[in-house]
Amino acid sequence: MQANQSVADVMTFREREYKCGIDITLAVVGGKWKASILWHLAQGTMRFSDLQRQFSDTTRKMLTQQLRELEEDGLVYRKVYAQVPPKVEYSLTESGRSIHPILEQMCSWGKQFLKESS
Amino acid sequence: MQANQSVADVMTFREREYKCGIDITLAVVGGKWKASILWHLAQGTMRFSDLQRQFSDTTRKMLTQQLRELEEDGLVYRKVYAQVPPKVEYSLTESGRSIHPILEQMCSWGKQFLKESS
DNA sequence: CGGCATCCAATAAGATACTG
DNA sequence: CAGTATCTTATTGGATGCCG
Repeated sequence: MQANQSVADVMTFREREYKCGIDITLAVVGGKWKASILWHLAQGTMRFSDLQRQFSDTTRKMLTQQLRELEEDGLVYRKVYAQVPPKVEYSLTESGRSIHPILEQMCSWGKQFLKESS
Repeated sequence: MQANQSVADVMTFREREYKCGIDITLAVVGGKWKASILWHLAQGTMRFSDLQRQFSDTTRKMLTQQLRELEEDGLVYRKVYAQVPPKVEYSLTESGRSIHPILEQMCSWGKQFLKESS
């Protein structure tokens, strides 16, 4: 891999510039809850209220916000049922599923790291 | 307080609690420059000034700060030469090297993601 | 039920200047 | 050369309340 000298291949994503794919990945899943959301959604489609239960220590607002961004970035699919009371289901898109291997590794690395550093 | 099933294995790192290894990993490499620093250091030992050149768009302060945290977390080794002018070399520890595969995947996922989402 | 708007608190990051 | 100190700004996260 070539140690690219700075400005050569700058990438633009969401109106910001990134010099490396790593930073893009972090921009997508680096939010406080995003990685965990993707992790949980890997189990299958969930309603908003399901997610709320899983993430009982966050607020509706935060969950909504993070889900919106994940949706905008195309990792999560949001299906709204036109009914009262509302029903909204979230699921992973192809892109959302494609990051799962990385999350898996991050999960085990984190645990291992913690074990060794104590 | 409802004991959700997940409360069982809460992990503590740097006085914060994490429910998942993913979040620990993000706590370690999620800083704005940390992942990139680790990525560059994988090329070999570097002096502070080398890193400054690589990260010409950040400040000394930020670089120092991020390096300090990486050092505290045991990912980076800092060797100070007792001389004037000062000479400080940074290199990856075993732990720092162990995260490389993840960074690699993050790098290629990020690029791929960008390609597909445009 | 699911979500938005507003306001506020906590961090993270950056500018700038000084130092051994 | 490789920092530190201080101050300011930007970005995130959170509390709370209203709405269709």
